[in-house]
Amino acid sequence: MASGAGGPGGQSAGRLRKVPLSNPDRRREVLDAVLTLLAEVGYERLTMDLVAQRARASKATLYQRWPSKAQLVVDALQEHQPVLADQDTGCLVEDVRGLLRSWLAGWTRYDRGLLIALLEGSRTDAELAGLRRERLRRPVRAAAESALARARRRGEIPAGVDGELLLEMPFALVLMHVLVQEEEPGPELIDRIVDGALAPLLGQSGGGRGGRGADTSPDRTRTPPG
Amino acid sequence: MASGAGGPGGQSAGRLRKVPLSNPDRRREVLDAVLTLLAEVGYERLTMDLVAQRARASKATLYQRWPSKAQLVVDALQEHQPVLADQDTGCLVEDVRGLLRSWLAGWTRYDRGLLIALLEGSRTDAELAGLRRERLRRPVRAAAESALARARRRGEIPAGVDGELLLEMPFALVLMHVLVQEEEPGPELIDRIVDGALAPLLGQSGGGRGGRGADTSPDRTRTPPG
Amino acid sequence: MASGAGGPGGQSAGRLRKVPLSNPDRRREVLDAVLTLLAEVGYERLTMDLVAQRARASKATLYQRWPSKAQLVVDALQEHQPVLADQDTGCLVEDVRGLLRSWLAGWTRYDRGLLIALLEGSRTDAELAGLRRERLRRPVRAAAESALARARRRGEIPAGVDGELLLEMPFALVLMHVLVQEEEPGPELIDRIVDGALAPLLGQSGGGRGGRGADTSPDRTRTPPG
Amino acid sequence: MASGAGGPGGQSAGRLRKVPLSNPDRRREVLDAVLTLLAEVGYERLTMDLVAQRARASKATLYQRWPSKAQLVVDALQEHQPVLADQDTGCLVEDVRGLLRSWLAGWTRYDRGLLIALLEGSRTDAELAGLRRERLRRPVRAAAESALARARRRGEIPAGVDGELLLEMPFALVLMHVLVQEEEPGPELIDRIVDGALAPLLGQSGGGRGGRGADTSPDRTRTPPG
DNA sequence: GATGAATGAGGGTTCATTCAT
DNA sequence: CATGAATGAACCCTCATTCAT
Repeated sequence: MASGAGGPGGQSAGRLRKVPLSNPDRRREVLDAVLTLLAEVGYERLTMDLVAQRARASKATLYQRWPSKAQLVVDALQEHQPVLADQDTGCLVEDVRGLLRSWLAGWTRYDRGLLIALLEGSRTDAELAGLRRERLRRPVRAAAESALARARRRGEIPAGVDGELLLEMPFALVLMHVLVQEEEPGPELIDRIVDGALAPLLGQSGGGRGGRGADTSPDRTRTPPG
Repeated sequence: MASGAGGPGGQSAGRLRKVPLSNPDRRREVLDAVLTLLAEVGYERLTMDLVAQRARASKATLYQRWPSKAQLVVDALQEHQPVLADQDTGCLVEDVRGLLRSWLAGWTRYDRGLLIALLEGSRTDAELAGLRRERLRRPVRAAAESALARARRRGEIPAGVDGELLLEMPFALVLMHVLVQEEEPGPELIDRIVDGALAPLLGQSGGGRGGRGADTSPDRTRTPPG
Repeated sequence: MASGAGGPGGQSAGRLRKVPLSNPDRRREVLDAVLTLLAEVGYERLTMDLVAQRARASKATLYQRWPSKAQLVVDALQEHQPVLADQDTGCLVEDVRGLLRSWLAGWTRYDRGLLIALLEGSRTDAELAGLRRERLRRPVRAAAESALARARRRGEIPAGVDGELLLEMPFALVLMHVLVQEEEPGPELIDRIVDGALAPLLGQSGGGRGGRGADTSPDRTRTPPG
Repeated sequence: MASGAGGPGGQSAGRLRKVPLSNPDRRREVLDAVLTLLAEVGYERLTMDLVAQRARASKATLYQRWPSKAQLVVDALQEHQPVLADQDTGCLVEDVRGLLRSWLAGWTRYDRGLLIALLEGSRTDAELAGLRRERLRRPVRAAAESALARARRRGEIPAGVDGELLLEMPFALVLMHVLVQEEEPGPELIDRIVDGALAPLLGQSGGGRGGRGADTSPDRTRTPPG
């Protein structure tokens, strides 16, 4: 995924065939280099020289395809949209667990850095700002618009509970753990959130595993949707 | 509140007297300029020239007090730690409402920018990284270590609820609204979170803003597990 | 007149047929694009990309016909030589008026720019330098070598008058007005020069516009020398 | 006047004392470098690197004093304004001869290049365009507003002669010779113009020296104003 | 102790020119 | 033959940092 010697050709000694940027694979290669660098050094410290070097292209070549650094970054991030798989499991708790799992499944080791880069770049570039809202809201929106609707139809949302916040909560917790604690988000975190916070909110004691000091019910046999 | 462009201090005519940086007020003035700029343009785009200009000092003077830009920023952020007022109201819901309120009370119009600046600068500067963890965890830690302990003593945490997540949740939601939606966090958001998510989690239906211990509506349809 | 942005040639729908550069019309089209751009932006700021775009050709194609930017420009300018119509009207004043008129007749709205481009490019390219001398001297030379000769034969040049300067003068004045004052040279300027400066020099009071051999007013107060 | 080793310090080996740009001599040194380069390569090809090298300064230093290349050039040209010494000799012909002489006295070997640079740069920079009009019109204006006025009072301008063109003519001829013929303008050219074109226009046969084929009067004892 | 000034090392972007198809 | 694509070398401008006063 990263660049380095892992590019096409295999041999690190030099690229014999110049693959044009019109080639989709080559294009993806460049955008991958951008993403890697974005994650590593952020938006401001990402230089075109760096990209050119990683992608084994010349700066002028990059500028032939993208009009500016900002556009290049926007393009790279746009091709890296997370996908949420929304499945109806008949139960909101499991629906959300599935959403979170599919969200984090596409999560690579550099997504934390990308998140910060996106926040950082949004300040300078209006298009990135739009992308940020789009990208970071999408998971919640997607969840709210279908999973939440189904849950409401089933009468799963207790009175007095703010449905929107209910759905935002798991994503917010993941985000915070990732941004603040530098945690790699994994399935345990998801289960902690789903069982230890979401399920109880819905009035299900749901066999949470994480409740510190709270005893957990033994039957934690959550059958995952997959 | 910060320095800004206008002459701070009271005499509008402009201070010609060169106040040395050893003077604590002068020092604070400089650090305030740094904070304002951090919030406005972020870490990377904060230049020493900008700071010097805002603080009406020369760059060389700044370098006499601080060895580098990174250290200057670290110093500035260190003096801007949020304060959480933890009061025992006898009820976790209200304890948390108080915590959030006191947290946001110290929140200035530029804290959103500072948050991003902190995330951004953490990447380059190890000291900032430490600061970030410290600053962003502190609210939760403070809450967890005292309010949560009290709640546990009172038996307020239902079985199956992850106490730590319980306390993290409100902060995570605020953070997400602020970072992603560019929302100005206000008391309504706090009440929504406390009443619409925290209280129900504790088995209390949220009784509207400020309603301490409002009794729960009967149709809470708590479907038991299994 | 030149190519411009609109589809030249008549079919507005756009020419899809690739006309080779060996075709004289296509060649002229390219050179016209060069002239237009030269006039608009000058020599240094004329880029091959710009030419290619205006001429709807690719840069590589241009380089197949012309070895360098300099040569392309030289070629373009060489095809744009001004034509002077020298007619014997029997009187130097009117001969010169005719010369100037024919000179300015071929003057397009972009000749001022071309003039500067020529001066500018001469510095870099030796061939352009030669072209400049050629192009800018030609009007005067042409005038001097025929009209002046005729005038001498007729005895129109008064003693003490430098014949060469006499002929240069109108052109120099036009040039200066164009280059310095950014004036669009028109017939009024010509008449002013011819009647207000040239005719008196020849001992004829200028008889107004076009007045061929208008008789001189009696109070010409020609103070004789000494 | 040029740069190279002729700068301060004499020794080419290196500048031991860094003279600040606030020093007027150092400043003039830089501006002289700019003028020399402008004359040599023109406006577009003048690079800040080149200036820095010639002036033995760093680019950043230049940018501390001047906000842009355009401003630097404007500044350099503004300090190079020609001076016209207008003296009342009691006779327009000699007044003009004096004006031209004083004009060309300040003329250095690189003024021709500067002229072109000014024309060239005017296209890009609005301030330079203003400077151009100012600089190139000033000689004529100065002459017209005082020498011409005096001449009119004395009744030296024959009827039918356009006074403005009369005064423009010598300057236009010099300009043309300089720009087109790459001639170094000297006193002979001035005398040719004054005696062979200006004087006759005023109805004085004026002992011209240049009239080709026209015999010159022997008493060419023009007493110069000095 | 405060400052005006200087600067090496980039940073984004462009250009004339060359390949490969 | 025409062209899409690639690129080394600049070019204008900026920044963190260091001197000399």
